[in-house]
Amino acid sequence: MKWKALDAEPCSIARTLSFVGDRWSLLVLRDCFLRVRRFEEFQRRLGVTRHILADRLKRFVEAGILSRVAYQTSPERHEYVLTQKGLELYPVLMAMARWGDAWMDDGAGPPLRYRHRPCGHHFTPVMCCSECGEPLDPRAVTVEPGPGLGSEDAQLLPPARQNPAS
Amino acid sequence: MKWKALDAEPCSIARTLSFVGDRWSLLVLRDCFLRVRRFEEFQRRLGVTRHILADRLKRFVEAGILSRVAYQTSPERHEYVLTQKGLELYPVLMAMARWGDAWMDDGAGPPLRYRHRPCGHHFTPVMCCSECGEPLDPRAVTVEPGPGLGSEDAQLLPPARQNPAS
DNA sequence: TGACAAAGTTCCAAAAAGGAACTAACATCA
DNA sequence: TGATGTTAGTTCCTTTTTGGAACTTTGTCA
Repeated sequence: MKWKALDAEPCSIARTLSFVGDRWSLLVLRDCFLRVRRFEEFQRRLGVTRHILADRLKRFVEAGILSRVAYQTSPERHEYVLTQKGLELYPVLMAMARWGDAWMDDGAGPPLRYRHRPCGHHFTPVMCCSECGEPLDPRAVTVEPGPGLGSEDAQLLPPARQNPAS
Repeated sequence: MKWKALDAEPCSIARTLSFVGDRWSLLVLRDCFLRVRRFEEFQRRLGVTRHILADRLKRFVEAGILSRVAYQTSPERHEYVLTQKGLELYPVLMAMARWGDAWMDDGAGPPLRYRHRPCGHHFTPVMCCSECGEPLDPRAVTVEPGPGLGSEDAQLLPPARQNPAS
């Protein structure tokens, strides 16, 4: 399977990976959420090669994840800001931040802490059920075919039981 | 910045990406959550080249994300199962699945649906505040330096305001 | 005029991924 | 006994993607 084929897979994870399936894409998005907006600042902060950065920004703009807006004319300069589509990638980033805090700590504690302004507390992000609000345990979730799964793709489903956990 | 340097960054997202910062890693994990366990089955389902698959499985085992357990002797055969560390990557995958369902739908609807066994409903995963339980809006979250952020890394913080959103 | 800045682009070398065939260690079948 | 099959890899070579550094364009400022 090639890069290009990912967005045609009957799997929302694979389709999402067609945009964020490499480390630079996600680090660029991380910086977007930290309010970085300009080419030079992404480059300075990330240390990414300039043509890779240019490529990723272009792809994000084409995908509607970032929008490229002029902040001055003569010479024209643009900055990159998250669209709604981009903003909704926040849970992906927060899930990674949470896992890194839990499992990649070098002993110094978390590099960043997050405060939820509405309630005022430091928090950790928790993935919850939209219906009952309880935290999700992978062993308590059952996978079922959805309308977007072609009948010939049914082998993508879990083999024996219908339960997606270890 | 090279691959290897990622896990030394003072950023939990970057550290997490040192394991899941490529598409095959995440697709392998997706299949793990769908109860795929054996080399041949990963290979058949993913279409990934065999040596890439072997490499990713080895890295996951070394990282403690998967464990390699024998399921028969003579000849010895092993299968790969998620550890607790691996299971806790579930929110990352679910966040991607959710975003793909919302933004990469080809018109056919979601390929998979998820049912929360404790409450019995189909659901979507929602990232919530651990303290108040409310869904997280990126614009309502403030970032602060944590104990693991060296003073020389303070420039990683948001530039002007302390608010990580667009 | 010369230096500086932002946002890219170009060129070449190095690293990673794709593709296909090959290997090891057994089991089973004719 | 030899041929074939299965699982889990490994090896070799080609193609694609990155990394690194220099260069370009369009304009400002001193």
